Amino acid sequence: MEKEKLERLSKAGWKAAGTEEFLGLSSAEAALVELRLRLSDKLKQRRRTMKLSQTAFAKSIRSSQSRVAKMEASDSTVSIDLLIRSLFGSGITLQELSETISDR
Amino acid sequence: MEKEKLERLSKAGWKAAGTEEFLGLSSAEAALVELRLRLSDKLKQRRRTMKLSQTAFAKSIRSSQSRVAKMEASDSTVSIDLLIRSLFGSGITLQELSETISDR
DNA sequence: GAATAATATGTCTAAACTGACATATCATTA
DNA sequence: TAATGATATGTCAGTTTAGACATATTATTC
Repeated sequence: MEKEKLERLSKAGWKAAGTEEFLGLSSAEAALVELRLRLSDKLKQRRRTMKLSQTAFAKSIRSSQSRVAKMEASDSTVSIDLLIRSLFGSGITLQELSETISDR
Repeated sequence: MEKEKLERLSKAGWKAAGTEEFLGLSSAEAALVELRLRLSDKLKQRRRTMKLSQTAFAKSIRSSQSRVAKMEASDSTVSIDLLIRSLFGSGITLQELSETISDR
């Protein structure tokens, strides 16, 4: 995992409980974190494509600006559930979700 | 969405809050539910391939037999987070997760 | 460079989720 | 059909996550 990504993560409140790999992440944990990053990047990308502010986007998915900011930052208080619900709320399809997860 | 699937869902405690489509599911809600079904099916399939009882599998992912049963049943008290964490815990890759979501 | 908009961060209470346990139902087989 | 193992269901107390709000920081525009 790249340095930039790790900085982003520790900034977002991540400090793994696990035992393996870099920064103490087990491979399962690493996969989870990677997944989160991909989902949050996709969300930010979609919001920007829609040309909405976080506030406007939040309203459209019935959330709040602060939560959207945290989602986009992959904050550790944000669940994968919320990320996915938000993506679906923004109109993404299962197919696109699948591609979001595998792409790279 | 097929009848069988709907029965399975209402049995699992689902009764949508939404406004559109069958059983009152909005398309975003429907996508979420469909996602859950695919994840829980995959989980059950993996456990069976590993030839583990729910109890043994639960132990391996640090959960409980009852929760595993609920995961496999797509129970409404089970989060997507837990499903995905369990899949990663069972050794699935991001690629396989992606395929699980799009397949069908 | 002040004003304004956008985004980030910290914190709260309520709601949702979790593992665990008890117990019920169903399946297998002796 | 009794016994044993597997799975399902209900409940609960502890934990995590949610939206909301306040406020800080950063961008944009005048």
